[in-house]
Amino acid sequence: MDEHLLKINSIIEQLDGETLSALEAVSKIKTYKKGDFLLYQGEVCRYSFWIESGIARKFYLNENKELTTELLFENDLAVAFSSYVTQQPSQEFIQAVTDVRVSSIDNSSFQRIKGQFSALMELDLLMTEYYTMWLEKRLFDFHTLDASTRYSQLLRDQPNMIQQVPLTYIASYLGISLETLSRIRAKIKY
Amino acid sequence: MDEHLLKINSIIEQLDGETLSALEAVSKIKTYKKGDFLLYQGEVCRYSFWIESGIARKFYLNENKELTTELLFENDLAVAFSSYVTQQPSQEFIQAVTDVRVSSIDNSSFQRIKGQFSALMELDLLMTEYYTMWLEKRLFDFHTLDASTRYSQLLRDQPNMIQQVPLTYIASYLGISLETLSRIRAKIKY
DNA sequence: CATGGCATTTGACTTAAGTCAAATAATCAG
DNA sequence: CTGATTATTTGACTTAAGTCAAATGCCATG
Repeated sequence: MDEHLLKINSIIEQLDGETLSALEAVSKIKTYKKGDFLLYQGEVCRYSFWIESGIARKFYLNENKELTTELLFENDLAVAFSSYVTQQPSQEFIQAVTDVRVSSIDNSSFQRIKGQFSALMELDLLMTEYYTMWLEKRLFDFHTLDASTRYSQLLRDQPNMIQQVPLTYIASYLGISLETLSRIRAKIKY
Repeated sequence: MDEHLLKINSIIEQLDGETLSALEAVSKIKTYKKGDFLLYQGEVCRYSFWIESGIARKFYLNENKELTTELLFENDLAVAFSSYVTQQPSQEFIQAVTDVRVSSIDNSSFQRIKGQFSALMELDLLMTEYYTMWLEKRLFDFHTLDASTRYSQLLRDQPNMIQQVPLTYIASYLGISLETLSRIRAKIKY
């Protein structure tokens, strides 16, 4: 899976000048303050947001509770996937966890240049594949690991995340209540 | 999401003769008997299996329990996604639930012709997108719905599935124990 | 048409995690 | 600094679903 990231990077590095300038032409830098929304539920996700700096999260509401589906850092791509692909209203919100700086690309523009520059089509596929494998792993983990193990793994794999993101978001990202997370942490702390 | 299927179909219908014959050249019909394995855990998923007839399932083992991740019917595509994409050993098995007839395409051949016929690249992307949206929905359902509601939805959306597939598989597909499923069914039956 | 082998159901009990409420701890604006 | 707001922890209790064991139903075949 990490090799997949290398593959993506190598394609990006090998993009020819023409493709790059086409990309730049449709990209726009935007900034958001902590707490701002990049996308609201019910809105169509017309942009993909490439995070230049800061942290963002995707979440949805279920019975007045927020469920964080993804936490995004520098060089991650923030999109409400289904909405972006179908151009139907999004179930998910995208919100800035810290101040955030993104490079955003409008969907229709990207569709257009994707047809002209085949490297972009390939890139789109590779990035979608990466997200899909990430989703598969997430589903797998929810089925096979208990709350405590999921937390330990996160601690091991993304130790930075726990420091930079409030526990409420971590808890809902792990699919557990804040209280349960707190208890897990109490046990694990030596 | 259903419109996405239409899009996929329309692309397939519009494939030009050259592309089609390239596809046919790399496709091979295979048949499996009920219970046979199309793919074993630990094996690399070198083929994608387009189901012509019959039912297949994907599952993995966790603590000696099978967890069914997907049930596949006519015109579905059976692949152990992560393994297929990375060409690394698969966590998942693919097994024939009934006698099955598939059209299989070898990964490396497909990669090759994908580079030559851009419609295939697009098709690959669209089908991956479809699977990704399906996965997102599955994850969403696991988080927001209890076992009973998940079953009712399945009953509503794929009533045929319940008739044609043993309850053990249905239960593990729903992420619940066989006993729980049985109790849910006892309640729902009027 | 009996019988052994699956598939499904039922019962009794356990458990991981949730909920609601309250207590601390940390942070931040004035 | 200091009070207020927000974040985290702790406690007591509930609950959905799991587990283990046993009973029943359902065929398929010899």
